[in-house]
Amino acid sequence: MSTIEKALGLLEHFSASRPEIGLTEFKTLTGVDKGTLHRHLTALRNCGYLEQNHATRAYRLGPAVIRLSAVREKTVPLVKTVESYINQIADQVHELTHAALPEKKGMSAIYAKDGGSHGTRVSFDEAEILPFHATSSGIAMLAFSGDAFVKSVLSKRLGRYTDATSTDIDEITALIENARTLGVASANQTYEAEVISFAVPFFGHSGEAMGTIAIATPASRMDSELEKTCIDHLIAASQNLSRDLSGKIPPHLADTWAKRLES
Amino acid sequence: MSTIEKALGLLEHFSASRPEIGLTEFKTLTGVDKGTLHRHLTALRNCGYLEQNHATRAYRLGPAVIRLSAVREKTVPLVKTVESYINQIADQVHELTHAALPEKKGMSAIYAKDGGSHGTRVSFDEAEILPFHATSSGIAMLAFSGDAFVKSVLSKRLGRYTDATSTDIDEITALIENARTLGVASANQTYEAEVISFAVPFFGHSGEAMGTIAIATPASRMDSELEKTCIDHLIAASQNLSRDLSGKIPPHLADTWAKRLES
DNA sequence: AGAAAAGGTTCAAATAATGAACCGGTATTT
DNA sequence: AAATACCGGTTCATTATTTGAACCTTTTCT
Repeated sequence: MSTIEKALGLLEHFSASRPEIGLTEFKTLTGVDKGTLHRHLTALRNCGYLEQNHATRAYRLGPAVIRLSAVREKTVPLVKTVESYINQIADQVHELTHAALPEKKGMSAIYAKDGGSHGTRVSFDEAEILPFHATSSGIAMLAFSGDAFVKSVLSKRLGRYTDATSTDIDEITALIENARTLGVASANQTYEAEVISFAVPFFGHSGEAMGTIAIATPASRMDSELEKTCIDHLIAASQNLSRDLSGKIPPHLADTWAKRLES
Repeated sequence: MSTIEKALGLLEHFSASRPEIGLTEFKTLTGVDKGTLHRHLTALRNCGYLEQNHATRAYRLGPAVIRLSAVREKTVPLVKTVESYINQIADQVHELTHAALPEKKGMSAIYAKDGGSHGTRVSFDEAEILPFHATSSGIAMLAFSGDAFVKSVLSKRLGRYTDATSTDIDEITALIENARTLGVASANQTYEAEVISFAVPFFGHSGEAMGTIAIATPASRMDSELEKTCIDHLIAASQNLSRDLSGKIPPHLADTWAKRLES
């Protein structure tokens, strides 16, 4: 693996719940030698991707990332495009709705709207990473990604978040197959207790899934009627979104979805 | 220079006006060998910092940057803090107002509001870089940064944007000295014709300038009264903003500003 | 004051980065 | 239609950077 990838991999460890990381903490997180870590962190800091808390010397994300995401959004206004569809769903279904993109370790929400309150711009609940194997977004993504990607995800350590989390590769593979067949992924309290969610992929130009949109509800509120409402809205939104992104929905999935919407 | 810094330096070349860059174009921009470039670009792509236009094979910024800036803003809500002050000024002065942070090649606006219309979130006019030596933001930043930084900026090629742009190091040094003495930087059509602007630094915990806030007006509208209004608003906003960021305004500057506001 | 832990530095050994030359596809010119 | 130019991408021996165990310094805790 190149030095560049190793260094950029360090940035993945930052999240809303872990906004600052010290040198030694990095060592325990990554297992990399302190000397190497220090050189990488210093390089990232020199470029503005990190900055240091003067008091604790811990590292946090730096100002350079602000500009990059602004340029990215000007180049490919994905967040803006996604926003309107998520808002529509949340307003009609009155449940937490979000869109997410794949990163190395899981799905990263780019926009979310609560069923009742205001939308939260860029970043889901906590700018947190949603693990692939334990969330509907993750399973939906894997179901419509290349085999190589699925394999690399499943070869990593699979954490257990609730009693219902599957950590067995065969079980997860079955979930993925199921989502591929149904055209929608579901997660029944596999990441957070008392939360049920549904997710579908959306597609970009490449024909592979670009990201997912999902609805999460309290388990107590879910019934077959709400389930159908959620899934219908997700499918319709993905069809529109994929069109806006000049994406190609795989033919067999397009068929599956069309049949679901008819019934 | 480390490989990491070389690779991340490539990302600096992207902007709203140059959103996609091909391999050969990168070669002419940077002078780096094609083989090396290709390896660096591929590494950045593998990490999600770049993605490729399938049709042209040109590179553009990737989805990974979206999450980073979300986490950064959750960690240090700088944009959010800056927003309210910029909005206040723009609403009261009715002129284009913005805040910017330093990057390697110039100031990068993080929020701007037109005197009349809506605010534009993250990114100024064009998510563009404002050169240090030719803008009021740049001069204000240099006037309150360390000597090493100023030296490194002035040792690079200094572009000429209008007839009024200073490209001579001594002239620019004089501008910087002047801004340091007055506590405010001004630029009279040195970057864009018919535009006059004023800028002041704001301060973070470190005691060095963290960024700048600035007002730009059409040259035709500027008179001594508007000038005083602009500068007073900028100084007051920077005092408040620096306080919110638990920043330290250098004592001599605090004095200079206090005197200006009295008169 | 002493111990422990954290951040940071050093330098020989190991490894990855480099770049000139090369390959293959596509668009343009003759 | 053949020749040419251009572009993205690849190869591999040479070269330079990265690596990590040990060491040093500063801060924090007892």
